[in-house]
Amino acid sequence: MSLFIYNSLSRSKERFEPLLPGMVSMYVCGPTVYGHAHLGHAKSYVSFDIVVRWLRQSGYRVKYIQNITDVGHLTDDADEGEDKITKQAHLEKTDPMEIAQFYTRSFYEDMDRLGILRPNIAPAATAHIPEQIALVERLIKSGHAYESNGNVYFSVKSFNGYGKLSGRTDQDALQSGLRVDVRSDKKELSDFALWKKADERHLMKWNSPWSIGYPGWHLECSAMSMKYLGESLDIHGGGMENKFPHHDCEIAQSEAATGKPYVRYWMHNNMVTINGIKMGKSLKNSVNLKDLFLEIDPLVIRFFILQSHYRSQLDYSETAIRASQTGLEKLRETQNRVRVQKPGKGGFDCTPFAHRFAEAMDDDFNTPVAIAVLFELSKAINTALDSAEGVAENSAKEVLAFFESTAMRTLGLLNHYNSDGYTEAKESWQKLGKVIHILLEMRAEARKNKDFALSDKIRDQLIEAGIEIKDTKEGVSWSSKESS
RNA sequence: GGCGAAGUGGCCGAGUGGUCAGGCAGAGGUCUGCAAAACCUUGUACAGCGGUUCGAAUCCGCUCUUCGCCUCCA
Repeated sequence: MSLFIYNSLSRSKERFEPLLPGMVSMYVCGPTVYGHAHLGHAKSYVSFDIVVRWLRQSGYRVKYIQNITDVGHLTDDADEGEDKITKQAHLEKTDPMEIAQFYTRSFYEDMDRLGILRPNIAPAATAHIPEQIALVERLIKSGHAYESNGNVYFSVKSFNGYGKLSGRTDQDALQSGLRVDVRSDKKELSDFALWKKADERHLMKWNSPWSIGYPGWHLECSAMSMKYLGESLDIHGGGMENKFPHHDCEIAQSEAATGKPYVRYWMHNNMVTINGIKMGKSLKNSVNLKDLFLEIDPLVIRFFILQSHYRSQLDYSETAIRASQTGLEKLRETQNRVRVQKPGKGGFDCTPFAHRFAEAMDDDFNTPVAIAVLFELSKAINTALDSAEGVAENSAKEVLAFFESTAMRTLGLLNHYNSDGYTEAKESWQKLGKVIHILLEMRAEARKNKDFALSDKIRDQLIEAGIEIKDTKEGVSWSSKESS
């Protein structure tokens, strides 16, 4: 069995083979930190978290880079427009660095709650200005870029194949009907900025050979990905809306500089929509994660996202999220039930399920199908537990191991402790378990005496405390309800 | 206008030629002191019209509709 990844560049599924055996270099476009993260960020970073997790589960050593864009990109690519981070700094009456730091922390808070593993390196654009300048110099030297009035532009005509990712290869057609703005310093309209001269009011600016200014908005990803991963990377991911111009520009400037293929597998996740319309900050329809977490368990959101494919649009609605909540509940119940089961005699074979799970993940990370396999296993093991023979201890352990490797390690569901926090959490969990056990024994006693008033009171008050109990064939099971 | 996706049962959402996706919701049943859970049973789905084929949700053509990108965006 081998992994197939849909490569946006070739528009087809390709067998995945990293450049170096056993090692995967991976770069994903990170957020611009000028506001709290929304559901769209969640979809993107959950999607690539799955990629990283599955590659690691498959035995690869993955070096995962995700940048933080903390230099304000302009609101457009022309010579005018505002720097978004500076704009936010004005709004909040502080300076850009504080904005960037504040929203970076906010971003990781939210991503942590979604069970997203932190990248190995999270380089900030402002910390890599020298690398960006060096790349620009390299491009000027090789004739792919030109300086003009303190600005530096990439000459699109100098690079054969510009637009090959998005399919926008005919630059003359793109420009037809447009006239080169006489005030622009560009030679061609489709040329894009590598370095911009800053005006007086600009707060974030650096020295360079051309002017006191700031880097163009495509430059950081090329500079930082190549610094940490080399001139050819295995996987580059990002949102679909970044295919053009961002990723096409990245390809052009990187390949023009190195003469080597920049990225071997391009991956793009699709958008979150609300009522069929793309969610976006500028559209004012974005669902803030911090607000959503007040109502919904973050792992339910993760589950909701994974129930559709990363290349499909995901339409957000209250009812859809609630359906996911109930569904995830069901898987949790099953796992719990297997945990507390009374050993029986029947066997249970996980291997067909494990095969199908791996098959789904190997098929371009088809998480909806992988989750369907979990539900099918859930049904099968429940049926086995309901049967007269029950399930033998060994088999139950296998099922739990299966859940651990699939639902927990690969999909990051059913538990949101990271590896550091896990042991500690486990200990307090065990303590809680002992306390609940005492209460459950008291309740069992009451039930034996047909004192249902008392037994129901214990059950009701436990629910109020966030502990739900169920009388199953195997005895009483309990589970912690998320504070949703 | 150019480039690119997509239209699946009440809702969400997989599926690329022939056997079942899966979840949620609904209906009936089993179990249970009650509750919850679980299990069983239950659905004439594939935008429309043509075509290819022994056979199409799946391939081809046309039509309609929706969405993304072409300014920043996960």
